[in-house]
Amino acid sequence: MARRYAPGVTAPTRRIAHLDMDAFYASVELLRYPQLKGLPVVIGGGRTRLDEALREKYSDTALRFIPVEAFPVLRDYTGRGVITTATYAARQFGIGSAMGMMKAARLCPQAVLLPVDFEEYRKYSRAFKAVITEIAPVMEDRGVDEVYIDFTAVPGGQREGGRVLARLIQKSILEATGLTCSIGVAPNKQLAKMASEFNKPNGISIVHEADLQEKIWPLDCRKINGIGPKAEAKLAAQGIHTVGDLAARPRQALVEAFGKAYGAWLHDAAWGRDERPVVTESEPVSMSRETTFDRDLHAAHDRAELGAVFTRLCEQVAADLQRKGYTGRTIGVKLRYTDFRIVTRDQTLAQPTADAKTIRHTAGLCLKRVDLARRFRLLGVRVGGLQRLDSLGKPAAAPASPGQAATKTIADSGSLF
DNA sequence: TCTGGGGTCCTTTTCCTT
DNA sequence: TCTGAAGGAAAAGGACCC
Repeated sequence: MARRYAPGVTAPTRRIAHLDMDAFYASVELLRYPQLKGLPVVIGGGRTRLDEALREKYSDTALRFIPVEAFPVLRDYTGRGVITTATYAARQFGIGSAMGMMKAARLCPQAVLLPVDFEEYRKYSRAFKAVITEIAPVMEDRGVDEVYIDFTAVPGGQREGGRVLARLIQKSILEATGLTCSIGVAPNKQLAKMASEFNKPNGISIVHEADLQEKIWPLDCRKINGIGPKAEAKLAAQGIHTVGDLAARPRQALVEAFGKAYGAWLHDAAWGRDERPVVTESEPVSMSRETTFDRDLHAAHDRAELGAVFTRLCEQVAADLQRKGYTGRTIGVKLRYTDFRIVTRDQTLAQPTADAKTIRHTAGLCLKRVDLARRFRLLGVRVGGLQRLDSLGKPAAAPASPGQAATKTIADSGSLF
């Protein structure tokens, strides 16, 4: 809705901020283990565990006294898995996110290896988001370490294009958590997201509409949120490398090459046009659990093992649904074969469910429809078409303690189906 | 010795009904 | 009874993101 203002009163300019925590996981770990500062540290590796004895010997408050030599190192890691993130010191060795653990171990065998501790990151995530909403209530969650904030109507949100408010938020987050972040403020989400990358770490970037040509167009297309490796390659094949190249293309040409929706979106993105609002609340669409095996498995040869994994995944999804108060109608499975090809099968039920047995049964039917003659490396179970329990006119889920639902196990028939 | 897990959204295909 | 068009829902796949 366009609002009307009295003559001489200017409408507030739309100011949208994108806030990105700096090296979030690694920074949280360094708060716990300050003795690792400056060392190559790698976080990740599927089944990495900090030695139980270590955690027992040192109380939570004494973790900083664990000697550096006592930490597990990459050299001793076995198995599959990838790096989730690495500290700057580790990156110096050529290690980066999504790299295989074994490759990383060759590059820097002495790097300290820490398990991913989502519980801890979520704790800090809640803390920094609480700080933000105290100051600016219109905030959109974009995962554990990112948010969009609508500065438009916040006191001070217009001063210096948003810089004053951004500074206040940075300072408040640092005081509350000890963590730093980078903030970009722009007329919309797309530009704000790009702006937050300009000045990392602990930086603030202000972008105005008039800066498009100078600050945005020279950038690689890939910097646009929504252009991934596939789109980048296709653009490059047409001689489009920078955002400016993209902006120079007629809208119609992009629509013809990339389809109606994506082509038009590309054109808008290049011209800095993005009207998406900052959404403060949203409902989940699906919940899933998946796991990559230590070795590739075969439906017939590894029947017992697969059956147990399959049952566990169904129980986990059911427990997730129950704990969060959802049911779902569409049950699906996902397989990743040894060649990394992915297949999915799903089936929609007449009635939504959060029951492990029902999920297991329906997922089993889905599994019957895929090629099980070949070995595969990953199995997943998904429930979609979610509905909130309290929106169905049913009593809300009992205040479930996590794990309570998970303890209700399915009698394992020994069969995959 | 490659390549995790949990999501969203979009497009295309398929199937069913009218 | 056959055929085709049209539209919707479900299914499958793929790109992308954190």
